[in-house]
Formats: sequence, C-alpha cells, structure tokens
Amino acid sequence: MTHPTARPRNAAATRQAILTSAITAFTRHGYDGVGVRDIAADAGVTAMLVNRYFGSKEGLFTEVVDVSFAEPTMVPPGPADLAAETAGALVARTAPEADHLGPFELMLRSAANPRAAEIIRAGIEKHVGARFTAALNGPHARERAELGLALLAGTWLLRRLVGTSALRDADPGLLTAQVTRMLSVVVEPPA
Amino acid sequence: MTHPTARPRNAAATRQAILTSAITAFTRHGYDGVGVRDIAADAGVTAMLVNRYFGSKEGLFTEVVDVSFAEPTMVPPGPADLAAETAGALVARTAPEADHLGPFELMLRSAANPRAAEIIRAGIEKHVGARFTAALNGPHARERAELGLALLAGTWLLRRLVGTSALRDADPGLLTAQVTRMLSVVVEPPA
DNA sequence: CCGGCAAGTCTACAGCTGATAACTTGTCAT
DNA sequence: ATGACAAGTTATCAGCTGTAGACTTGCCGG
Repeated sequence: MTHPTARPRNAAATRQAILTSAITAFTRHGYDGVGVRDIAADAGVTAMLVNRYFGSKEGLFTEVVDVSFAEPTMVPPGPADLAAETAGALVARTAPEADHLGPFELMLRSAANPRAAEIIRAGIEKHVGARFTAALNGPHARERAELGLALLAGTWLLRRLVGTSALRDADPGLLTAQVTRMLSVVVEPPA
Repeated sequence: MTHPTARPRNAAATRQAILTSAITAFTRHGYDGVGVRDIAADAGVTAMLVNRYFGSKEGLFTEVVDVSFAEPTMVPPGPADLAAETAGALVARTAPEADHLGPFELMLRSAANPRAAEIIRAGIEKHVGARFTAALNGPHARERAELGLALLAGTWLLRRLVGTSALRDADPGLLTAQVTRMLSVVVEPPA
C-alpha cells in the first residue's frame, strides 16, 4: 500500500505530526468533537499510533493543552499599556474574518467535558494565569488576572463561537476602547 | 410491562416531562454530552417520543434554550444599582457549593457544537440580550450589554466549569466588588 | 360494548466511539 | 547479509449515537 510520498519511519517525526494535527483538530472542534481516527488520518497514520505515543486520547489532549497554552499569545511583555494592547489583540483575533486558532478557542470548545476542563485548568494555572499574574502589580494579582482572562474568554465566546450580532458587527475601534476600559479596572493596581 | 406507577396517557404531560428532563440534562452535560435515550429514560418514556413530540434532538434543544433563556435570571428589574446586584447574583450562583442551573451553564456546556451555538445565539438575542440592553441607557447599549454578558459568561466559565483556583477560592465580597467595578464600565452610560 | 385513533413501545439500522491484541514491515547494527 | 527490534497496520471488540418503521396498547365517544 505504501503511500507514494511515504514518510520514512521516524518515531519523533510521527509523534510530532500527530501532535500538530491534534492541536488544530481539538482547537477547531473541541475534545468531544473529534475522534482519534480523524486526528490520525490527518497526520497520515492509523489511529492506533495515538495510543502508542500518547497512551490515550486524554493523554494526547493533555499534551495539546500544554503546548497550546505555553506559547505567549495575548499577553505582550510590555507593561506600558497592557490593557489597551491586550484588548486590541483580542478584538483583532476574534474578528469575523480572522482565522486565528489558539488557547482560548481550545478552552471554549472543550470545557464542556469535565475531564477536559480539569486538564485545561492545569494548563491555565501553569502557563497563562501565571504570565498574566506576573504582569500585574498590587494586591490580589491572581484574582484580578483571572477576572481579566474571564472577560477575554467571554468576549471570545460571544463574538466568535456564539456570534451574537452586536459584538460580531461592532466597530473594532469602539469595541477595543470598551474592552480596554473594562480591563483597566483589573490591570491597574487599586489605589 | 406497564410500570406500577404508570402515568395515565396524556400527551401534554408527557411532552412537558421530556422537556423538563431535557432542560436539566442539557444544562448539566451540554448538547453533545447527553443522548436522547438518557433524556427519555429520565422522563420515564422511550426515546422515540422525543422525535414524536419535538421532531429531533435539535428541535428539543431549541425549545430547551427558549424556555431556559426566557426566565429572567441574572438581570433584576431595579436599575438602581444594576452592576452591583448582577455581580452579587453571579458570585453567589457560581460559588463552589452552589448547585444552580441556568442559561449560562447551558450555553457554556453546549457552545462547542456549531449547530447548538446558533440556536443559543438566537435565544440570547431574543431574550437575554434584549432584557439586558433594555436596562441600559445611553448610546451603544447593545454592544455594552453583550460585553457585560461576556464578563458574566467568562467568569462563570473559569469559576465553575474550569475551576481556576484564584476565582474558585476568592473572597466573595472582594470578587463581587471587582466584578461590579468592571460591569459599571458598561452599565453606566458614557459621559 | 366496542371501534377508532392517538399514545407509547419494540426492533432495527448504519455509523460512529476509544481501545486492545496480534500481525506485518521497514531499518539499522553487526 | 541477516537477525532483532521498533514502527506501523489490520482486525476486532463492546458500546454508544440519532432516527425510522412497524407494532401494540389504552382511552373515549358513540
């Protein structure tokens, strides 16, 4: 059968191909919305290799979450105008024409499953929450950081996944300004 | 076979029993997380009656969303201190020990499925968004209302479904105060 | 008393799920 | 060149999904 453009036998490369395929699949359709056969086929292998290399679908998802949440999206290092920059990035990436995939989409599409939600919680607390918290000064930084994340996640949900009309059709500038003001409440250290 | 406590043949009552069972099931496990057999069994009937009375699983979900989003949760009529009251209700209902089921849980657990998401969008725009918008004065009321909803939904997501530690263990009073301040940004009419 | 019609059920289908065990095939060191 | 081990595959499992058709059962008007 051997495919014309057959990949040479290479465990590391195959593992990586599965992981890459899984990242986009889980992000696009959520943990329960995709099967291991889809992921494997997209990587050009059979489904059994998922279990061989990642133990189980859940193990694969754990690694996907870890990788996806590790890359520093959404929180630029410059603390100069954190609220405005974050709001701008959010609005741009949730624009109807944008096709950005990332941790927010992954979280929103998989959080319905309790086991997936627990894996996501670990990922947030290890990566995103920590980064966001570190960018804030003053007391209650963790709570303020997670409230900021909540606003971003909720906006992403309504604007991209659900697609409510007001947020979908809103003027980007206006939207950025509003989100910036809401974010500032938790970004700027309390007096 | 006839069950000992058999319900008398009553189409309306049976339909209602299925609907009630579906509301709690969909809210607890999401659209994709529950099967029509589970719902029917919980209502004491066979799965076929779901199709008989609601056409399909999707038709049943549509009615569930409509009913669930119609009841005026989360937005009290008194516009006196809308932000504070809404924030208080949110924090109370998302407390770890609370077992409140409602439209937010239903939305968050089902939004991953695009078909369900579209049904939810319709429900929001028909009921929740309209109520929330009507409570706001000033320009861009719809955008501000949906941003408020986004904050509520995101907080619900992180605090209840995902369970990030900072929000889960936060002092309720402090949390209510922070959410109130963020909500005020969109609730109070811009100068 | 009983016939008709609606309420409700049984059986079945075609397709999917994640996972396991046993099998074949390619590659590299000797 | 060849043997050994890893890489990859095929076959299969038990269970679930939503829905369709044909069936039985109970109630209510005459």
